[in-house]
Amino acid sequence: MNKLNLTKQRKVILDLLQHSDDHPTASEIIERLRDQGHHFAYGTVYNSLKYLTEMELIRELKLGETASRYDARTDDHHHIVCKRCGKVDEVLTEVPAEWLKAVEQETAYRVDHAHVVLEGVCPACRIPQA
Amino acid sequence: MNKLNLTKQRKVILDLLQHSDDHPTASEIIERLRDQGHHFAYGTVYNSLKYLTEMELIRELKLGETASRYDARTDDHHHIVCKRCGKVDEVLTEVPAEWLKAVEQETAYRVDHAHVVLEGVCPACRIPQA
DNA sequence: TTATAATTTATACTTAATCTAAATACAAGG
DNA sequence: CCTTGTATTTAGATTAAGTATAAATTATAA
Repeated sequence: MNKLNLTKQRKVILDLLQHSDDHPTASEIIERLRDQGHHFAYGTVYNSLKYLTEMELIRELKLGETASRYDARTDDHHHIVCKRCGKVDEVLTEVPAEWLKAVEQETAYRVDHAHVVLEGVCPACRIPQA
Repeated sequence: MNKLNLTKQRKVILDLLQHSDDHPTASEIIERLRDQGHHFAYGTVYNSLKYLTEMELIRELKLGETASRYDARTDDHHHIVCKRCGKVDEVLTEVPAEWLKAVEQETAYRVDHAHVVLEGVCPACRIPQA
């Protein structure tokens, strides 16, 4: 049971994510760090994100874009992406257990986890323009 | 309504995918084409895959790995990835409509599509070793 | 203190995919 | 059949995200 090793850099990055209300990519994180006066090496940011993910302090989101996004919410939840503006929101409604059961029956796999990315149109983008 | 333009290269690639029982990546496709004696340019393969995807003759799968995979099944379905061996299988059981309704209520988005990647252990990997 | 291990830094490298410019193929009209 | 315009292929350069490496720095422990 190796204990948590939060270096200065890792703390700053974790803090940044915890105070973000969106889901930034690594390069957005680097940008924001620069804005705060931090000039961590490129590799350090990736290394820190990987470490924080392994320690389950943050989650890495692979939403089908070219770059991963990061989220300080670690409870199990899903995401919905607006196909118009690209906004990403959280989805807390959990996938029905019966559906997972049905998949186990169909595939003969043991199902451990469902990773769901929903696609739709966000409230703002649905407002009809004049 | 622009009509379908299946060049020799696109036909070969579509045919290859339709006769694959897995979900190859672009580089696996290039490899298999080489094995068949075809030496299409790198860019042609990507271009063809994009074209076939747009024409909805194939589907591009983004399963969270670094490279996209391609699937000649175009009916709506999901995928399950074995966390031990990496095998990818189809999931035809559809996500319950009530769940999508619940997500619409929660998020106020209009939900158009659910993209699900399940994670589990395939039957072969579950067999206990001697 | 001294040794040892982990981390950061800067930079080089890898991989997937896109872009570009020239060459080629293709279709339509004369 | 020939010309013209458009689309496609090709080869190679380029981009973007992320990983690897080696040296320097920092932290940990005997």
